[in-house]
Amino acid sequence: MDLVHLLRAVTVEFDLLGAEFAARHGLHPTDLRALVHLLDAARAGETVTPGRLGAALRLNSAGTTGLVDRLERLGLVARTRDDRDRRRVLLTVDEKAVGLGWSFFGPLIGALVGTADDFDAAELATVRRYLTAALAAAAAARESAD
Amino acid sequence: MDLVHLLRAVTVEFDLLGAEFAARHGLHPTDLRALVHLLDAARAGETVTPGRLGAALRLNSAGTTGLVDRLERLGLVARTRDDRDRRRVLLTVDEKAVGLGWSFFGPLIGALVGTADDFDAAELATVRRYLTAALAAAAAARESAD
DNA sequence: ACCAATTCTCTCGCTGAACGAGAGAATAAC
DNA sequence: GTTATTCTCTCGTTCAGCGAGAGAATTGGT
Repeated sequence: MDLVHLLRAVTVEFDLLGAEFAARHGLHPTDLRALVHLLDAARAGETVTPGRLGAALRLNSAGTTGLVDRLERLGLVARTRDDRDRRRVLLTVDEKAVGLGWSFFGPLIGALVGTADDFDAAELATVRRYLTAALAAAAAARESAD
Repeated sequence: MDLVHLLRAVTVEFDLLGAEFAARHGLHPTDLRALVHLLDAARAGETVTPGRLGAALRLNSAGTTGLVDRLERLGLVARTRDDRDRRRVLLTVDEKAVGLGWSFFGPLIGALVGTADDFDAAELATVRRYLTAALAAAAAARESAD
């Protein structure tokens, strides 16, 4: 149960890290979350439209347009019409965005990989199992609270 | 290293949970973070001033005043002059705020305690050790990035 | 004692992210 | 071919947070 507070402390620390990174690169917390989402989708080979992005970030359509405008102005994403359904706009991430993502996660990954040396494979598996369960628990708490 | 993504997924889920909780109670993400900070401080027996709160949340003095105004209007905190240093204002949390905090963490704790049953004491200790290390790693990444 | 420097909090004016409502364009359904 | 649906974007508005600085209280130097 103090694991809850520990988890929360970790989320707070991650948030602060993200917020400072965002501020240093002239973007907002929302922009960074959008970037992460876009990179995740790109890695999974999925195409992202403004609509999907806005839904993932719980944004209004107007707010989504503004967000994409900002990202486009920064040269991080590009809008292209979908030829199969020409109502849609597809968002493609630029190389610049990938680099920016790595410069954010790089130091964090480096620091975390260093700590992982102190754990053997079985222990890491335990941690993974716990985090997976915690993820499901948080999602469940979100479901039941509506 | 995929633990990084897992951790990030957990933080995202926690954030979404917090954001939805906040929206449902008519407060902003910042307000919730402030509430959590105030409750933590109260539990630790520390006194909080607007200045400290603003620093913890990376807020401007003007923004902090606005934040405290909102919380006060909602009846969650009260301002009282410090008699020992009368430049200061002390923030005290109302019972209402404690209840609100519990109604936020309650379901989450419940869901997480349920998952903890699948782990023995040694495994939980491992998880705790890992999260503590991750917390330190994130803090270190934040340090080195400035 | 007094004047300056420091430490808090708050006010004022402003920028900009996000909202609600709705328009515009393309596709799907009948 | 007409209507309904599904996307995206525009317009006007609201409000959190910023920068600058004013207003009180305290501390320190002389």
